[in-house]
Amino acid sequence: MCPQPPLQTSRSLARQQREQALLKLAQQVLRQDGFAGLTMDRLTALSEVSKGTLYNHFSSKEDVLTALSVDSLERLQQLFRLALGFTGHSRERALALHHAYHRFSAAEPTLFLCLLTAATPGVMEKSSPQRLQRRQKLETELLTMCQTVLLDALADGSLTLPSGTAVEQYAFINWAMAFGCNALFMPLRQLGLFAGLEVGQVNIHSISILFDGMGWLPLAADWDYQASWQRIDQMFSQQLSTPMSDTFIHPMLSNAQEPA
Amino acid sequence: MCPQPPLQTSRSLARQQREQALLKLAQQVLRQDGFAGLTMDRLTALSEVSKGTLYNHFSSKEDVLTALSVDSLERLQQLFRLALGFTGHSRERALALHHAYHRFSAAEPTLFLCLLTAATPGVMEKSSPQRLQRRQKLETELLTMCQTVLLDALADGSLTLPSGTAVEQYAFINWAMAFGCNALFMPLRQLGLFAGLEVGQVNIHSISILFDGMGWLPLAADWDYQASWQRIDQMFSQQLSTPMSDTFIHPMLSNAQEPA
DNA sequence: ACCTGAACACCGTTCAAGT
DNA sequence: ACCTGAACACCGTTCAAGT
Repeated sequence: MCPQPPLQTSRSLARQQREQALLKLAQQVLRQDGFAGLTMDRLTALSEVSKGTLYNHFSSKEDVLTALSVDSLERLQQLFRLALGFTGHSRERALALHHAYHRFSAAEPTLFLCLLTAATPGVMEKSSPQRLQRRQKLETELLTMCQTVLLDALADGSLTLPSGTAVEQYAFINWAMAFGCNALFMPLRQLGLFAGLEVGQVNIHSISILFDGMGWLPLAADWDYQASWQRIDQMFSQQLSTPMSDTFIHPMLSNAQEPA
Repeated sequence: MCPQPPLQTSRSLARQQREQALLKLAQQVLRQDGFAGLTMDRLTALSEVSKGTLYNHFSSKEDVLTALSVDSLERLQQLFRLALGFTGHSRERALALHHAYHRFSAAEPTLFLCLLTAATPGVMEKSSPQRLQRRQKLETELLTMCQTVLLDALADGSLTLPSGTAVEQYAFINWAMAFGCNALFMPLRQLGLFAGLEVGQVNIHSISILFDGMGWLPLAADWDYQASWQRIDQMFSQQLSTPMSDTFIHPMLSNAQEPA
């Protein structure tokens, strides 16, 4: 009756679910015992698979970290999709993208640290090429999403490119700023620096400066972006309190399942 | 005749020199075999000390990486000193600071990657508290140097703080931007992204945007900062071609040695 | 007081045997 | 075709013995 529920697919689905379960466990270990506490022994002990199977999923310990960073990027992408759906002018939508980035780094500090760690040469050197490729693809897609908003802004005239500047460049600068602010804040805090500063505020402020510097209209002086930020925050809170996490965890379910 | 050349000092000097030699070797290994290729075995094999002595200097393998990051910060500090000596208005001096940061990341990619790696939780967790403290102190000093220029700008009126903003915040944003741009560029390049972009140009551009966004006078439209960048570059090239590297490598020599 | 390197322990990775 | 876990190998860390 079911139109041949393809065995291969359901098998690979199971495989994917197991991999997700393993990554969940890895996160748990990272949270409990820190990054130094993550060992393949501990991971197998907590899981229900043997070491061999673990290595069937991940080519090395570092590959686990890269896999977690891929997961992070996928979640970021989900948030970016929501951000792009925000109703407002182009600069507000760009603000929404930054909000998504910040929200993720605040809600998932461990995963965000995976993003930082996976950008490290020692980890990249020992990760599987396939996983690195997957990450590259995702990162490209995210940057493309950033460029979408920039192109919109160019189209509606709220932003003008100085001659000799590529859109790519603006996307990179935004990405770098977001990464720098969110990535540096945690370690510097840990070192005891910037005790007086609040992440969210610094973030909003730095984005305002960046966009104003790009000449992105309306400028901060002519618009209440603090209010926009709050509206964006509410939008996210609403959207995330409801279903969506389902579609996130098993993006393939829609193919696999059939209405009864 | 010599006013008691203190034995303790000369001993600790020798110790310091040996530590520098070990760090030089570690760099060599990192360059040749990558970060995954750095092992304590390999380091002792290349050096003339035993493992025990190596561990007498560094509490762990990760401590070696943190030590390299401390070294990096010390060199950055040297460059920052030069930058602050640049003759020009406050925004140009701030540009000089960014130039120093960029110059370092370009001239010493391996050391810069150490800076990135040492900010990683896995490394911090296994580094000695003393070394982490040393790093924190240096990082504070560097940020203070950034704040110096900001305060100058506030004093001469070329920069105005919006109410409710701390100078610290501006210093952090600058630091984050510089870190983000320089740190992300290398890994993203390695992943094959941004093949068309040139680091130096992106850097200058991002700094212009940042300073313009802060409203730091004169704005980019009213001043040729490309020319300033080149003048700064020349200044660095001149200063660095001459002595100074001596005083850098052995900052204590001036105390220890006596004219014959 | 400091150095040595053999010994130890932990942990990442593999692979022959099993289902 | 996939799973298992004992075995292996590498490498980080220690410490008893030496100077």
